[in-house]
Amino acid sequence: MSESKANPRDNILDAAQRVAGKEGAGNLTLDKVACECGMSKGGLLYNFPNKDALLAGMLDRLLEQHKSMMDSEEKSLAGEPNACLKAMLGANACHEVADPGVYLSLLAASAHKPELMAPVKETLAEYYQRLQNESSDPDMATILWLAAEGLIFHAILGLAPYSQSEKNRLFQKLMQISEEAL
Amino acid sequence: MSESKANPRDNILDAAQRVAGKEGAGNLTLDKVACECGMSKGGLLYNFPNKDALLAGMLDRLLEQHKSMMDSEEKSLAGEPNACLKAMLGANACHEVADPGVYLSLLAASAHKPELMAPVKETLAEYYQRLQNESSDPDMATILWLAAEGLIFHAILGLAPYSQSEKNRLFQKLMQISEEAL
DNA sequence: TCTACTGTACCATCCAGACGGTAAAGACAT
DNA sequence: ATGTCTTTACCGTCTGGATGGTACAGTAGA
Repeated sequence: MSESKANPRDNILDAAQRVAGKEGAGNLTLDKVACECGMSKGGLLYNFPNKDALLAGMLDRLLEQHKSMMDSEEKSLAGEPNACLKAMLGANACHEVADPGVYLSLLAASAHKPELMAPVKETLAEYYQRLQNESSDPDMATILWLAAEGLIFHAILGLAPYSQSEKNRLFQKLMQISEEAL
Repeated sequence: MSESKANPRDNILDAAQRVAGKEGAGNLTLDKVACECGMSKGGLLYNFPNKDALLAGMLDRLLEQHKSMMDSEEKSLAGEPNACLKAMLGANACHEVADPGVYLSLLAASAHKPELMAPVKETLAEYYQRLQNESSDPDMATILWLAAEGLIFHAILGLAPYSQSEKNRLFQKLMQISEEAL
């Protein structure tokens, strides 16, 4: 009972991500999610009482994963200058490489009910504030962070005109500048 | 007969943008658009034969406006170095300021049917290519462009943790760097 | 047996799109 | 100028299908 069967919540969340990727973020339906994770609709609704809860759950997990990734990045950067910026860039890069679909929840939630995005907005505000307070050159730090965000959003919307390897190079370049130019 | 009554297509497109803003990009329905522009559903479908056509029309107008804005920016920048990058930044900034809702069509189309985004993707690819060919430091130019894109996407999703004036300052900063650092 | 969960059947609502109708503005022939 | 025909632009209704959500009966393990 240790292999391949995580807790049902995560199974469902994974399935929802897959559906969002395949059908388009706005066409995520309960039926499709239930089908995708080999569960009945009733079972799905037992775990998430309604669609809003499912979307909120997706966002919540995304935020949590992102946060823990940032924390570990930051720990390994110890007291380096601009550790905060570097950790944020690193978290964005890693997360995106691990599974490009994780960020689809942003699109799905925002399409369905923009209010659900409130926690995301809060988190972003925290990050931004830290960037302002802990960077030697806040404006430049903001710009580098925004560039990383741009990379992510291009990926979410399937608009990226550059290859995966070019994207990785750009992420590295961002890291590099955040050491050199600040 | 000269005032306030533009052609019906543009009226509808404007109404669709408003609806996307109010109800969320994924909740744009033909009924709501028809109601918003004071027209019946039948009338709407006379102008746009189906929903896909409406979304495509929104994207098309966005792309056209953006292109013409870039052209005029570029003309006024004559042969300056990195004119391409500066024009792109300028077009993004101006367009966003003029009406933050214009870009909502990206979200709406992408939620409803990602395939509709193909023309957007093409346009982006052209821009990116030009940036590579016509910039003295392509990587840096790309990063500045991505930062501008990040600003836009934050705005679309209502996630921006900075004020309008801070955003304007950031746009100016981008312009400035594109003169100095390249 | 109790708890935790599954699966089915069903309902009310919403929505895209089809369709038939209509009013007004020409076009054309007489 | 008059009557007929056509086109343009739009309206309002209807329908089939999808969708979110509920109710409930069933089941496996503790």
